[in-house]
Amino acid sequence: MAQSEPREPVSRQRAIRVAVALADVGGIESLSMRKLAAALGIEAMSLYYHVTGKDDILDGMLDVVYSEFATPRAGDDWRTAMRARAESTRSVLARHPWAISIKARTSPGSATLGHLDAVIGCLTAAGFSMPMTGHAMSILDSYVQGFAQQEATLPLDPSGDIGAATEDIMAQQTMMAEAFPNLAAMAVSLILQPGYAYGNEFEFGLDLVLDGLEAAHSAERAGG
Amino acid sequence: MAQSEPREPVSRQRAIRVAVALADVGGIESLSMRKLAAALGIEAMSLYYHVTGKDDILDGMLDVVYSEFATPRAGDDWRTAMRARAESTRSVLARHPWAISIKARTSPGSATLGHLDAVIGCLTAAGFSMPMTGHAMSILDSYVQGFAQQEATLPLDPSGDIGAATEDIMAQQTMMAEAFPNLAAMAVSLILQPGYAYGNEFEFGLDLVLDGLEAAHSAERAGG
DNA sequence: GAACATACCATACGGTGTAAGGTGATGTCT
DNA sequence: AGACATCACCTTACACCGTATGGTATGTTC
Repeated sequence: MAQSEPREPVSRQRAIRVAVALADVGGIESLSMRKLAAALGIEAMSLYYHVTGKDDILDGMLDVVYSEFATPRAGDDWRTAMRARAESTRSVLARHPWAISIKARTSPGSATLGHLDAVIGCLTAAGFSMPMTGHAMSILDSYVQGFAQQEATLPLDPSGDIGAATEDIMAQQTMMAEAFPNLAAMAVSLILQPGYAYGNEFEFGLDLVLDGLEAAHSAERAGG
Repeated sequence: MAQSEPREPVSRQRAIRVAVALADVGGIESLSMRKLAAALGIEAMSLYYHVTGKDDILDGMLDVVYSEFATPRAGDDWRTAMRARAESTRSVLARHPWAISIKARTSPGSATLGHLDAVIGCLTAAGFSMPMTGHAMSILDSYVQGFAQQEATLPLDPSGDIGAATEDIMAQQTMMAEAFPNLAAMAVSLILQPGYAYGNEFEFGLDLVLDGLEAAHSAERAGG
């Protein structure tokens, strides 16, 4: 308190890191240029010295997320590497749920490009043809990303249980059973059973996809 | 033109239909209460007589989207029905791209519930156990939804070609080839090849998922 | 004719992203 | 040392957003 710390200047990277932290806590809709600036100790318009606008920040935030994904290293077994990538993607997106909803951005950063580059390298090194590499990445990314979005949509409490939503469903159960008998049956005999958690569905689908890719890979090597 | 048409009163359903039309044309970010009201010939605040707020409109819009998905009918072969559902989902989401980004809503409408009910009914009628039905729906929805989001993210022109983005990539190709050699290789030998369209990847993944489900289904019937 | 519901409107508030144009401190060059 | 640029920040202002509050014409019903 004796002398005011000459706080280091804001940088694009630091602004983006703080933006990520804010979004983690309050959700993406609570991230505004004014609030971000305040968190950095400056005024809103001063942010524009470091970034071109809010889109620039969102792009940077997404690149931060990509940098946290497990990236395959040269020589990794493809199936092990793809599984690790899928599971880390899921846990990273659980940590940064806002990333799912801003995923529809179109200017990738270098972490994003580096990650994709490593994935392609891993698959082609394992003998995947280029078209098969494209197939594999498309289905893996679609599945993992879609699952994460599905999971984020469900009215789950943090423990992964169906939690509070149970009551709502139960309250309307009579009506549900009439209008939507199959949905009611699934609720009663599966979803509301103790121990059921939607998150557990992830492994089934991931194994199915990896098994399918392994079969396609073997067929390709045998045939070509 | 002689007498002013005594235009019929606005209703929640009509407001939602017009909102869908506006979002189809201008994207979801261009849909505001004021613009929607103007399109309906009323003032912004009058909308609140028919809907509880913007969230209510978004929920209704999503239910409209669900109502356009191909819904299985009783007796349909499960694989045929799931394929039709997947392909119609993809084409509907192509028609309403904004639906992907607002998919993270949590209060389903009756079209949504009815659709899900029919899907569960189709699978259980085909002999899927309830847990296997859950697995099947999770992986199918995750894949289809994830693919649609992936597709919407790519910088494609309407024809599905890589189009204008090609130039951007080409311009930086020398730099790319150094920093991201695998990505550059994939661009040159796959993505930029004439005839390549990302949309074609959809079938590969869908077949893989359906094959995997068929195998799991057979195993379950044999084992249980 | 009085009461009431319906379907709309005007005004206003606090928020948003950002365009335009300062301001003072810290260099760097002559 | 003085001139000048550049950097990192600021103030003000604008058009837009969702919506809380409180109207107002026009039926319809008793």
